[in-house]
Amino acid sequence: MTFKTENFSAMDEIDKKILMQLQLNAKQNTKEIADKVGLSVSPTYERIKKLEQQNYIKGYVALLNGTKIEKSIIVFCQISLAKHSKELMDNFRKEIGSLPEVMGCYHVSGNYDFLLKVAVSDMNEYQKFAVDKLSVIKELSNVQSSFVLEELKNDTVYEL
Amino acid sequence: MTFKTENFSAMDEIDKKILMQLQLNAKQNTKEIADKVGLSVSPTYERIKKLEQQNYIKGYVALLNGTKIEKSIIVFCQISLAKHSKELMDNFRKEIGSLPEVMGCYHVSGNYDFLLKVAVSDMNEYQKFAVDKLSVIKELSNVQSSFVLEELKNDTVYEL
DNA sequence: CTTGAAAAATGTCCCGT
DNA sequence: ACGGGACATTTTTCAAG
Repeated sequence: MTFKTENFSAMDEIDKKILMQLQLNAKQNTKEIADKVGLSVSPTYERIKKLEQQNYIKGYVALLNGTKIEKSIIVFCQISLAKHSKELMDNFRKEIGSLPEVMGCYHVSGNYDFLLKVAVSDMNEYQKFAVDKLSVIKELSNVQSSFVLEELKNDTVYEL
Repeated sequence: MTFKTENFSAMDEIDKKILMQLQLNAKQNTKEIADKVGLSVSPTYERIKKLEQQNYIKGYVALLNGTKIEKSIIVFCQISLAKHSKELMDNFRKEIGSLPEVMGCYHVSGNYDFLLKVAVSDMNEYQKFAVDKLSVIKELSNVQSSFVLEELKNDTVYEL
């Protein structure tokens, strides 16, 4: 009888380099990535497939220019709930998930409960969002909005 | 003499559908996208190239799983500056740009000046970030941290 | 716009080391 | 695991309706 081989294979430095390259530019072909990490095409290809299967990669997407597509207004909303029951949380989760204006939603510790990142095309749209979509959510006790004057950084790249 | 033809070609509904598909999954081939937007491959291909050239698309990237790569701690930092001179702002901009932990930085209106989204692997790393990297920035008058308990939504997809 | 074709580039997989 | 090479798919360009 032998011991089972561990199926748990941790990322090594080469995997990290591959992921970094894919984070920076997913349109690179396997050869380009292979050259940058110092391997040939085959092992690079296999590693990428493995990283995908192991769910290191959520997906491959195109990032759009907010300015070009008329989503120049970004607002952060600090939201406080009146109650904190599980049903309320689940309901809030569901409501937020269905709002396309909401690009980020975080349950946070501190002086308020949720932080929302909202992207809209103009003030009129924001007003409609705040009045018709946000404020209709039950048990919402307080909303404080901060308008973004300038986006200095908006990165999808994690340090590895 | 004739009037010049406008080189300004606005996006139509098909372009929006294409961009939406690319936002959702950039790994789709042209045929798949063509089917979804109701065109054949050739014009779909041409439209994508045109949208890229016209800078509608910032880039194509792989999105990683924060949990799988040991970046489970997300913190939002509300930062107030003591002064608001142009030099100070420019310096702050530069400093922030060089910090890989900072995934988002927004100059905002309201009770504080900047909102930072920071991703780190553990509390020790956060402490090092806060003490060695953030607090050393001159003229920083106040930092208030909100730790993310749960990420309900983190989307790169703009509504179109 | 559509269809279809063709060449070039890439992705994908098998095999020998 | 890696590297090379063969094969499949896709990208990219083009012509004709």
